[in-house]
Amino acid sequence: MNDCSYVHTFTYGDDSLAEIHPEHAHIIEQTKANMPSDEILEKTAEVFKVFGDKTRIRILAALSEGEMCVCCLCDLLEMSQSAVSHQLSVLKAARLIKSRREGKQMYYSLDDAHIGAILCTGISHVEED
Amino acid sequence: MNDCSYVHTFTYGDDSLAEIHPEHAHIIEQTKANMPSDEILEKTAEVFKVFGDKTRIRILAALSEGEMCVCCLCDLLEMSQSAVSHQLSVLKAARLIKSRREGKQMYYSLDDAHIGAILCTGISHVEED
DNA sequence: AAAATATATGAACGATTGTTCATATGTTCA
DNA sequence: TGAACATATGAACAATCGTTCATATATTTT
Repeated sequence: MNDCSYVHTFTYGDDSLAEIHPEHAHIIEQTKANMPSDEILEKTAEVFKVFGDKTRIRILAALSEGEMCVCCLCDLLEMSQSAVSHQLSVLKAARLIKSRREGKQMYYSLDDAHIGAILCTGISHVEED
Repeated sequence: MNDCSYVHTFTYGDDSLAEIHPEHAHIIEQTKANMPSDEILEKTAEVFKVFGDKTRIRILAALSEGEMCVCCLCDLLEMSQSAVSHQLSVLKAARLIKSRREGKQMYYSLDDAHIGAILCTGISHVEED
């Protein structure tokens, strides 16, 4: 068991507890107050989950060069049309990409400037080793 | 089947193919040339995969306010010590956080400025709705 | 209208993941 | 040294995920 979790009960009358980590309670309360809501954090995790797959990252990296149709992506990634299309629908549902139709073809592109920025920072983090 | 993937064979003698999407081949080749290597993209996906979990995002959000010990995180997140510790080890293995020991306690903090930036941009993307 | 083309989608299956439970390791204090 | 405390870790199990295969939908062409 871990008594540290009871520090925030503010038992200042009891020296044996109060003296150990009197500042932890403040840190916990303050951090809790400054953090985004659980709902926001959950949605953020869902967004990153979509970034967290090699196929989808490759698609995003390709689209960051400009819009592209499904068949080009299949060719570029050397993957089946079905696999690519499934991942495109995941990316679209998460609003990381958007689409437009031109005749028989669908053209996909990054939804938003944030997407390129997140991708770019992630790549920079990996490259700096 | 999807003939679009054969456009880049440059069959300019065959009008029926060459006229459909003569520019696709260039787009594919140029995109391929500009994209980061598959190895970089795979590593990038692995990094985002680590961001893609609610518990880990909550830990990162907490640590972006400053370093914190394991017991404080357990209290803050209202989760078991084991669950938190397991996720801390995942975050550490991916070098998203670093640790230092002070007596019996381990203090964790964000590893790098990129981590806070990625988290922050992700949250911004979610909040702008 | 029928055939061809481009893309989307449901079912299924193996692979990966996050938690819990039990226990091990490392540090301090008496 | 032994007890208490703080954290780490292995095994296991349910749940989630990404691909393949088969098929459906939408658009254009003949």
